[in-house]
Amino acid sequence: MTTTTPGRRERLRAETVTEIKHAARRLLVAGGPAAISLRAIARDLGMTAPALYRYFASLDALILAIVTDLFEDLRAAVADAALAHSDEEPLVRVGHMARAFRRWSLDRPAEFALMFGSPINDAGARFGETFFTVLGEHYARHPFGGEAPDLPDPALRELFKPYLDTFGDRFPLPVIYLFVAAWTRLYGIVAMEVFGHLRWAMTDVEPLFEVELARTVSRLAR
Amino acid sequence: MTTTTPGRRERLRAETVTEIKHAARRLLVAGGPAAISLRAIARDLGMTAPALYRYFASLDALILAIVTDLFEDLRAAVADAALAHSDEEPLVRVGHMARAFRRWSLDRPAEFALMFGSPINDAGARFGETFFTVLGEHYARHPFGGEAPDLPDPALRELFKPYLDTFGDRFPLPVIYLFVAAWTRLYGIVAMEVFGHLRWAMTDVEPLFEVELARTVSRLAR
DNA sequence: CCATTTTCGTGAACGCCGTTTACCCTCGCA
DNA sequence: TGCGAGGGTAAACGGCGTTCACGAAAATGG
Repeated sequence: MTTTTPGRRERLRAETVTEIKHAARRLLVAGGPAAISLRAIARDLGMTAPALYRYFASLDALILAIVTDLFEDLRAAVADAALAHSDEEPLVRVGHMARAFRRWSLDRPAEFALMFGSPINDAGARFGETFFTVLGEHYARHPFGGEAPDLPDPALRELFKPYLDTFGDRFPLPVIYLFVAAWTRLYGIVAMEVFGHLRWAMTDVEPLFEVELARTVSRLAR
Repeated sequence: MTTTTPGRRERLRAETVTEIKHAARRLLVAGGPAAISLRAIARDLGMTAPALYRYFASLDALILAIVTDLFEDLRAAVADAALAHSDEEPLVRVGHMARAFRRWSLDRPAEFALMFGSPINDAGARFGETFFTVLGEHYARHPFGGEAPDLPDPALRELFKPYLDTFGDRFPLPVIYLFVAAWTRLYGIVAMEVFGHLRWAMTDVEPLFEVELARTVSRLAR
């Protein structure tokens, strides 16, 4: 006497989809991005590989879905860090968000490699949104008084056209510039640490990270 | 009447090795890191796949060899940039080297992804050596007078143990710190540009790169 | 100069992989 | 109650890395 709620079929389908994704993430963690295979997932779920095509159009489509989920995970982790310090100054909160980004990435090197190690995703924008929200609070309290980089305003407007088209001009252009610059620094140090590209030089990247973070955040405060 | 010079066999063998590598690089450029396959290489060379095992122990060994070659290519490109401006101030030359790194990487996105997009190589050290040489000239003329980051000297010495073990203490520890920090910034902005992770924000990364480079180099000058 | 050993290649095979196709069973619904 | 759609299977194709047995050809040395 199964309850014939409208959408029971859809519920089972959604459960199978998440099971597939979970199996894929297990494979990802265990063996890196290249270890994700439809046949291995099917084995995990007690199915055959062609059955997965009822849920995803191809392996690439599945991986794209996983990358999207991972960006949402990361965004949530960073947003949680902001929420956990909601009584602090906005720029202090940004620091905690950056640390959350680093921690999340170090704990998930395989996922990080899948997300950032190759040219796929456009989900980076949605991720930046999280930082923009907190930065907005700072500039609402302390209007931007710094100086622009050595670029005239029209050139900057042309330069940031993709950003302006998506987010509008919520911030002064120099602020966007500073944010992107800060984001590249944060990415650089975290990616090099996650990929082990600094092990030839240092044992622990955290002190470097903290000093650079402090410098970068203070630059945002101008 | 083939000249039986000692090492004729070795010469043919070396030629085959470079042919294999060249075919692999063609596949890499055409289809990315995942497109490198022994069977495709063998087809290109008019051989069968098992024959390649006379030259490389496995596909991974071949890829490792290619990565090593690529780092040497990159190192040479950067060293050339330094040589082409040998009459300039050392820190100006470092700027040209950084631009050469960016240009080389943007022109070879597939190679860049293979080298830096996943945790393999230890060749980064040899690559950093190139920068150290030019930096050494600067600090020979202008002894370091800046301030250390907020870390006591013993802690820094412990932190940079891997570097010290390989390169010795040619530079004051704060200089090493500044170099690694500069390297993470350079890597961050170039990697994000190569991987397209900034396209959601800006059309052209070069202005950002130039401003950040100027700031980073001036920091090295303290 | 001939015999021997080393080197370099092939072809077949194994077990992976993504993907397509034809088919079948079993729900959910009219 | 009948039926159509959804969700599964088995078989097959081509591609992959890798191993193995085997043969030809070239270098070696007595």
